[in-house]
Amino acid sequence: MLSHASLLDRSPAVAGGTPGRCASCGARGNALCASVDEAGLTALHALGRRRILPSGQVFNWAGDRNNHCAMLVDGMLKVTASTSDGREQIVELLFPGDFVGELFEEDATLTISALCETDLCAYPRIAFERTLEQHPRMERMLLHHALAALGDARARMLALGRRNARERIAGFLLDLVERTGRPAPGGGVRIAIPISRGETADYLGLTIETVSRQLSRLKAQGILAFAKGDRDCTVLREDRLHTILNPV
Amino acid sequence: MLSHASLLDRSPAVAGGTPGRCASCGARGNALCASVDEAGLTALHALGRRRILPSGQVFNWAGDRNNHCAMLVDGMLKVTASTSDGREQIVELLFPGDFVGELFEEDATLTISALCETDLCAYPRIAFERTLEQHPRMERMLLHHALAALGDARARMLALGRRNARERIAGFLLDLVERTGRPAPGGGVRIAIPISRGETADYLGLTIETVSRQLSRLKAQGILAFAKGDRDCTVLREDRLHTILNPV
DNA sequence: CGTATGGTTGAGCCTCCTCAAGCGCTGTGG
DNA sequence: CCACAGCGCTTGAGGAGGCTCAACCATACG
Repeated sequence: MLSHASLLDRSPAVAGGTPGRCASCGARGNALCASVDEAGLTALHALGRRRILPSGQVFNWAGDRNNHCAMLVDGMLKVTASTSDGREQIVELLFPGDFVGELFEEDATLTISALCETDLCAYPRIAFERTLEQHPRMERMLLHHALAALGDARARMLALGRRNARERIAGFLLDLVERTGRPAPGGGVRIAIPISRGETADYLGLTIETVSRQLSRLKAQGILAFAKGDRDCTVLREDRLHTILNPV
Repeated sequence: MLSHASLLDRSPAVAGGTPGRCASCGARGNALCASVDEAGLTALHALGRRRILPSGQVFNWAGDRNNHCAMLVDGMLKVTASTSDGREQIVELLFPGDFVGELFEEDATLTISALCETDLCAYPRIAFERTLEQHPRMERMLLHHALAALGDARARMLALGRRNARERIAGFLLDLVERTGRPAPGGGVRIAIPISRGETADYLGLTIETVSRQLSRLKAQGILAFAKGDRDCTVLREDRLHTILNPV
């Protein structure tokens, strides 16, 4: 699953061509890097270090100095905000090709950690920002990324502020269908819930128990099918998920 | 309060100097425009139309074509997301100097409306985006703006997903103190809640009644003082608001 | 085999929502 | 000038949705 980059690939950039590590990078196609010209890619390559983060390990703690950012090559990260007494809210989920980190901030306000073994291309934050200044096309891509993330965050604010548990679960499942759904053999759509019940709860602003109960209820109603405790499931009635999410 | 710009200021840009309308613009100091060079400002000026939005009027409806964006010169806007059955969530409040609109989107997903008489400098969206491409410094400013908005949105997601009513109110009041607080004559900090109870509820993901009750409770506890139904109030015990927001 | 982890399910409770009534202010029309 | 409607806000009573606490099950792992 993970690509076979060494932990510290320092192969020198090849002048005039796509640098070796980048050429073989799994994220080359859909990442920020995709629309960067050769010069920009070479500059990035000189800065970047390939790094593998074991499952559960954190990339950066809220409150620590914000020294690094990265491109996510393979795996998954969660970005969490916390209250002082330890309540957690997953503020974003990161997938291959996504930008990782908080730019232009001295100290990190969010904790970023790996949901599974995760492969990323890490840069010193300051140097990355300087490179950005010299490559307007990269800056433009990042602007697009930031605006997309902002749109996402706003949709989630609506869910967290105004939707009940059932609607949040329906919306979450529909997001998964849209992002990773594949037709199931016997009809319906197969999806894999990429995170645990607890993480789903932290993502949707609910508790583990409520998430579990709502999923069970969807199963009892024949809308969703899954083996007990399983993250692989198939959506049998996508239409009914839509009517749950959009009532009246 | 509002500046006296005509509804349609089409005075031609002055080559080599700050265009007349911009020079006298109240937002010139802290807006996107502030860090744009002469050439960029001239380009923007050629595009912009000064426009006054009466209180309550909408700048753009969710679902409509997304033809315009703007710089907020004076007044206040709210940006709302809605469910299909009419529940509303205020997703952002906009103040003078803020950028208004959704870039790079064919159709608007959010409704933007005026909370009071509001003065803005509106641009055709596509033309604005093209101008952006030619002025990397503007693009950089917008990136900063977008990242700041994203940071805000994430803090609000934590509040909406994980904080109770009392904590949300405390956080809201502390935000106002930080943004607009002025020392009160008899001690404490004077603030003006800039929106109605109903809008506060839509902003915090609560109901009008809960907002009202929580404010009354803070008053009864001597933390906050205000006349019945009044939006002007003084925070008597800022420290206690902090301990409400950050328990344990 | 015992423990740990993740998930499900149940019982009871609490916070916040819903519904309703009432207050004070403003603006309007008779 | 007063009556009245409308709006924003407050306050109360009751109910429901989701949280808390707890028990239990299945699987993985040492």
